[in-house]
Amino acid sequence: MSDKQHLYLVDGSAYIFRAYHRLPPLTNPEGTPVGAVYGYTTMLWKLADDLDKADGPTHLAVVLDKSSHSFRNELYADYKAHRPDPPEDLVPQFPLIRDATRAFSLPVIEEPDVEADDMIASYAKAAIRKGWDVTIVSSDKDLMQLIGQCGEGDLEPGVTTGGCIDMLDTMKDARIGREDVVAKFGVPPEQLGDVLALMGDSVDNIPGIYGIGPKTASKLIADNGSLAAALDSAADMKASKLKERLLEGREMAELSRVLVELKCDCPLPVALEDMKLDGIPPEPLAAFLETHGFHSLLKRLGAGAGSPDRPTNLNPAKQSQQGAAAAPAGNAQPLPEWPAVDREAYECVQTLERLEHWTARAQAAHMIAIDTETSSLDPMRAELTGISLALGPNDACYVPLGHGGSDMFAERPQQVDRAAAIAVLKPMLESDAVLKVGQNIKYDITILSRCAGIVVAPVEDTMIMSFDLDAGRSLDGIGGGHGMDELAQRHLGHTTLTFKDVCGTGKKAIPFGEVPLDKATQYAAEDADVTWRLYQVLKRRLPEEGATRVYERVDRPLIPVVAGMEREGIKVDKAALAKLSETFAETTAGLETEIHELAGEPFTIGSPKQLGDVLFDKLGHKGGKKGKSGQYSTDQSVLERLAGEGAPIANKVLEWRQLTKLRSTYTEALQAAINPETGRVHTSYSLVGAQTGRLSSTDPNLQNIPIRTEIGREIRKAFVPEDGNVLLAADYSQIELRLAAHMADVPQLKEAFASGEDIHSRTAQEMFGTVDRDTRARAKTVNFAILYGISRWGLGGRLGIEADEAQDIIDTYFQRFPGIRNYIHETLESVRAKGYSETLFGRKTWFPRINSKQQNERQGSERAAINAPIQGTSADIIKRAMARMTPALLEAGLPDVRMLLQVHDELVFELPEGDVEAASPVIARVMAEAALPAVELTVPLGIEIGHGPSWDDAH
DNA sequence: TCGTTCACG
DNA sequence: GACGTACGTGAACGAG
Repeated sequence: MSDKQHLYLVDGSAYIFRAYHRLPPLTNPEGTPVGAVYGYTTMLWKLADDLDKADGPTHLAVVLDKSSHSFRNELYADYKAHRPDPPEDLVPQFPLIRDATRAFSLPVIEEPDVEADDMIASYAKAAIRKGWDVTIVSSDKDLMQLIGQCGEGDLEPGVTTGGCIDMLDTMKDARIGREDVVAKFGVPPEQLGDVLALMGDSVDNIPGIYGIGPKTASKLIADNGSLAAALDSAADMKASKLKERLLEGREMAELSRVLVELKCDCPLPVALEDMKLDGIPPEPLAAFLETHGFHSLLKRLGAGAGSPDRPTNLNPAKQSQQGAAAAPAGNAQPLPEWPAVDREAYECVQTLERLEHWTARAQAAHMIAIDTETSSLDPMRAELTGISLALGPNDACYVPLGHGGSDMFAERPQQVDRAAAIAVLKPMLESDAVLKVGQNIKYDITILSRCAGIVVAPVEDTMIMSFDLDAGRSLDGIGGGHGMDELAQRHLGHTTLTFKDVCGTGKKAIPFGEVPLDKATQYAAEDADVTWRLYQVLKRRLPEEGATRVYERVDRPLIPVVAGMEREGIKVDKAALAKLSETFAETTAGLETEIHELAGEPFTIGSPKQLGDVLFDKLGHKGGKKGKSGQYSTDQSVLERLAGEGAPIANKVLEWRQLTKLRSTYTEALQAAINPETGRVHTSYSLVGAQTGRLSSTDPNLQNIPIRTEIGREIRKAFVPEDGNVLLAADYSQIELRLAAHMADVPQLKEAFASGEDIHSRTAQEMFGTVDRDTRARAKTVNFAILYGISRWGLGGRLGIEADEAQDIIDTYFQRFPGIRNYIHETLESVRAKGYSETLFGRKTWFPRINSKQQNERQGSERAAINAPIQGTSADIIKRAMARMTPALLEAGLPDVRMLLQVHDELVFELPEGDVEAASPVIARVMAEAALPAVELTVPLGIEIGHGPSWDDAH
């Protein structure tokens, strides 16, 4: 069936409206807004690029609305009336859509007095009659009526089977088929018109019946089979609002039915055969991309074949009022005039003389970009394979140190003697007079320290610079990450070689040490070159955008500190973990049998899908709720409810879940994570992991070791000190609430913290006038709700009350603590205007969706924006404490105290038992004073300290 | 690869 | 009228 034709019909007009709302207000070099056009262009690109894919187009055309007038206006004067004028910066983009399509040399269909929907319907029908498949690129629900049609009974002569129609929503990258229509509307596409006629459409001003929405409409149609039958059924209904509405709305519904009907017999101005997609001539496209400043696309075009990845590197828009929030990450200044990256220009350093030449130049330049190549991503296990250096654009080299050695090379390529090379590099890499710049240089610090005994300092990190400038600054299709490939694309318009390009992927992947030197040099030196360039770009932005303080005073000093913590690692008691694992396994096996017996059949308990079916369909428990995936939810809260309703299986499943989780995520994984060389577990902290400025921990994650349940705490007991030592844990007590009290200026809460009162009790007193277990618990929930950005639904859910009651509680809270209301208000106003929130130390977090027209997106951003300054300030404070900790301990004569872990508001140390008494006050003081002198808090920071023979005992 | 669930602050 | 509903993470698992 290789000759199966597949026509794609793009609903261009509809697309551009959606693109407009979801993409930043970019302008082209002439100042014309082109954000929506850019989105449209990338979409066309992607479609055209799918040409060779199984489901891809063989034919493609774009259909546009030429005029808003059609036969429907004759039927109903108000049709599409009240439709607001398009935003003024969208208007000039309409003609550009046509230009963009022509630039791709694709046919454009636009006919006067015919709506795009009807034209699409007519073409789609014509194509399926020929046996072609059709994909409508749109998300218009009217067009969903066409889905699944196959031209049955109306085929052209000689055609045996009709084609099939489906839809593609490129915004969500989702194909929409018959089942999706049924899932969304409760009826198949053939009956969708009836549903639409009942519910109406406020955008097109199709009246429908007032008071009937999608749910009611689809139920009526599903129950009665047709619009006419549904309307007739009203007569037999008992008196109700619905009955009245149906009786009164009959005419409107019948009119609406005609309005939503698609006209399928429009004359076709372009023949189907002429829509053949046959390669896209590059010249007109290049000219178009050039005109509008779509440089990354232009670059991609130049790069030729290959599927383009995410679009980036648009010319940043001039900052308009709302543009400030939505502008993509980018440098405001024009790029320096650098030559394009030339991988052939790099040197492979194979003699000591050449290496000495490079280090001498580095000493003279006082700055160098470096990058290490290794055998593994885990810096605690990796071997050093080579190091690359860059001193300017295209002025870069690669020094291979560990290439060859396996049979893939006939002989080991010529390389500088490793020990000699290290001896030459060491003075430069350790010199105070030479700044070492890296992309995630923490990794290189660890490698060079472990493998070469080099203590790299001082350092700069382009990844962290990017984070401090642009955290959170991402939009659809415009990446917001801080990885080198993405940064190179965004800031330099350059596509780097990827690791996969040189080493392959999956089973065929080879270690970097087996990559031939010429290719290895291109890849490795490019990374250093790009890092050098990125540093120039980002360094200039730091002061311009007010990010210097947080970078210099909070994040940069932390790099060697965190590298040291990772290197320390923590000891775990392997035998204890193994024993726990076994116990868990036995208990789990028993539970599994019991659960299967209760269910009456064996099934995969770990599959939420199967579990949901067993609980709600097979066992017939009530109250099953399906989420958007069409699957029952079986999470903890649901199971707890079932258990309360007397379902014995629910508790068993809960226990099973807990034990399997603990076993697979902790007791098994932690044993495997023990480093054979050190006998300890070394996590990796990401300094750019959380948008708010928190660290995150991976491989393994040591920031989510159980503590809340008795059985989980058994795992914490397996974290132990070396003989003669203890573990000490110091944590900030209620730091986020303290910061909220300070930042929102709430006198009662500040007093309570100052006098060491229980904060939730104080809140209960203020809110409910009395303190008991219940009011304290509720006050605690409310306090957290505030920190997380409150909504009455969310709070209601947590407290098990109606949203109205929750709203009353929120009102009371605001009344008692008006500072909180002001804080929320002012924070949101500021984020809406500036596009970012700020911590007390000036850390910015961007919220590009804060002014979104999509309510849920906007509200989600609002909640995150309320939380970010608080969570972020807390992160800043503990980071400052960490950076000061080792010097403070050294000064206090405590060199044997080692900081091992950070868990957001807690620091874990390992120290000789005899040092506890001396170290505790030093640690507590450094933590308590960490905000000073930059910020003087009006609440004290309380520190709780404990120590013992395990992490659990330290609490 | 995605969605779900659940471990932490 | 419907949507999804507390903020920030990472890991494991099943299923497509």
